[in-house]
Amino acid sequence: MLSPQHIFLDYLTRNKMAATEQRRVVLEVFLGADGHHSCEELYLKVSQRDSTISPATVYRTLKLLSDSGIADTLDFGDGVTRFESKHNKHHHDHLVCTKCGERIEVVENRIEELQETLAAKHGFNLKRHKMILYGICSDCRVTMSSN
Amino acid sequence: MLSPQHIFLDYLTRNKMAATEQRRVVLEVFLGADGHHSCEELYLKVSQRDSTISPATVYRTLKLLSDSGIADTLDFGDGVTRFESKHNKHHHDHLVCTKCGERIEVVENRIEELQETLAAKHGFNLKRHKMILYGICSDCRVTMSSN
DNA sequence: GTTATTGCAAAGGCTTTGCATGGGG
DNA sequence: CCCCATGCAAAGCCTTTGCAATAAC
Repeated sequence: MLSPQHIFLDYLTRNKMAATEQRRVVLEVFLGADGHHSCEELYLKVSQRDSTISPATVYRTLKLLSDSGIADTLDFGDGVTRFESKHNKHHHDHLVCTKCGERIEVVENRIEELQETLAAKHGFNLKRHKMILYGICSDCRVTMSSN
Repeated sequence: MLSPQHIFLDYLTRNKMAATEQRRVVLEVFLGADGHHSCEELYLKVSQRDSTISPATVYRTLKLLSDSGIADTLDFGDGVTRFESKHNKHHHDHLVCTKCGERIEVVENRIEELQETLAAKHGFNLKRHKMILYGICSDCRVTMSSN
């Protein structure tokens, strides 16, 4: 499998775009940051490495990462777009505690299979999906009942 | 099962809120509009019935509908929040064609069960979930291959 | 009458964009 | 050298909020 760096360079070349230092920094920061980060969070990390890079460039580059298939965008419904690497790890869905905000990555192969089947039943060729489960984690259930 | 109107009135009373004409109109328009509508779309429909009702009131009331459990909020990732009735119809997920935008409502009970099990396995008490499947519909596959 | 609600317009928060300058191919 | 990319700041977009006027209870 090709490295994200390679994929990104390829993408830039194919689209007659320049491999600038800024884009390299954003990519490296993005790959180094595990989890799901907002544009702003990533901008802050980028700033630490090169404070001259502007928020606009980070936004623009993250869009490129998404377009080139390196990043996935996530929406947890709090008004910010989050970005997550598709190359460091395999696909997973999310389990979110609506009380404390804890997020767990989950996978259930039987669900994935059923999704495929379900889409096919409607004539769809499934490309991807987003599944977020919202609930209350065990810690929060304890806290709530003790109040 | 109680009617949405009843539930809403109850909710208002319990929270010492007033049952105003504006809130009634927004609720009726919301219930009458099938599918998933944005605040703005609903505001336009509300305007037709009473042009003096402001967008702010529609936004505020839709939030109340969501809080009171009558409405579900949806995010298809296009920057607008959509609202959908939970009372006219039962739960369903969405299958979206990324080519033409067609949206189909789907349910797969085995997936629902597995979601429940999956959440429980992580100690979560599942409250709700969002699942969106993205793919290409059969019509679009035909169109694409003929180009 | 008292308190919540409304309409208006302004502010907010995140994201995008126009433009002149600077760097890549 | 030409063109794309950048930084900056301003604009956009959806949504929320402060406030004085108004309506509900």
